[in-house]
Amino acid sequence: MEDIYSIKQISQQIGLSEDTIRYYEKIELLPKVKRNNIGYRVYSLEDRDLLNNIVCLKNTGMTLNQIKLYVKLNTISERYKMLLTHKKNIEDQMNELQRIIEIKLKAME
Amino acid sequence: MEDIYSIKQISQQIGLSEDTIRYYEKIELLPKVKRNNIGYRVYSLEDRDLLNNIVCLKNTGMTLNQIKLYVKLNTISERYKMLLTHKKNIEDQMNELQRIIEIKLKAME
DNA sequence: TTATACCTTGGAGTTACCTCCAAGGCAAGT
DNA sequence: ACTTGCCTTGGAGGTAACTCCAAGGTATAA
Repeated sequence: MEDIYSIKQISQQIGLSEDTIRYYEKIELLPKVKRNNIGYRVYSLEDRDLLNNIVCLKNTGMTLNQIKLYVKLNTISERYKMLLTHKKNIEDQMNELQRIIEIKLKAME
Repeated sequence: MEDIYSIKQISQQIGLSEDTIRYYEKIELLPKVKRNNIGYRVYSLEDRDLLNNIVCLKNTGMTLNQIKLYVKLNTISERYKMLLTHKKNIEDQMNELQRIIEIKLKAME
């Protein structure tokens, strides 16, 4: 339970491949990660939290470009607002899905 | 309100480009559409409903390959089951999103 | 008959998001 | 000194889902 993880460890904890994590840093989705004395990446708890947020946003359909905007936001309240908007969009799509489900249900008697 | 639409009309009604609709037929996501005497595609109400379902599934994050499986299902009850599973997956992701939202809310006091 | 407004196909090109790999550096164990 | 197991970079390759032509056919209106 240390506050420092290697790329392998963070990869296992988050469920993204090491390549993907490095790729996210390359495209500046993730801010530059600290390095140890021999140039290896070292991840903090904060990095892990951010990565977890990124995964959640990705899983709920946000594109990496949109997530970049999220990451660039400075305040918690701005991020909060963006999350709410995102959630609202999904809910709208979910309502449409629910409508289709109900139509099928009726068609089955 | 006729039961027959040109590709241009269906494109406008559904909100997909004509190219995309033809592409969906090419990759066999959509079954072969009827043609008129000079080879133009003509879409029925049934085609329109299916396309609407496809759009909804796409908007809720289903891949075209998954949607192909959905389209290939023969019975309404099989489709219904697949929709419920899909909905459940999204809800799980939504719960995770909600968790993050609540953390932000707490962090703002 | 010519202009326009549709439509057709095949195939090339594009964007997003990885995924894989080669070549190589560092360090701890045997 | 050598093997093992980490890690690094740069760049090529891959898949999904479009998107955009070019070349050409048909029908209606002027």
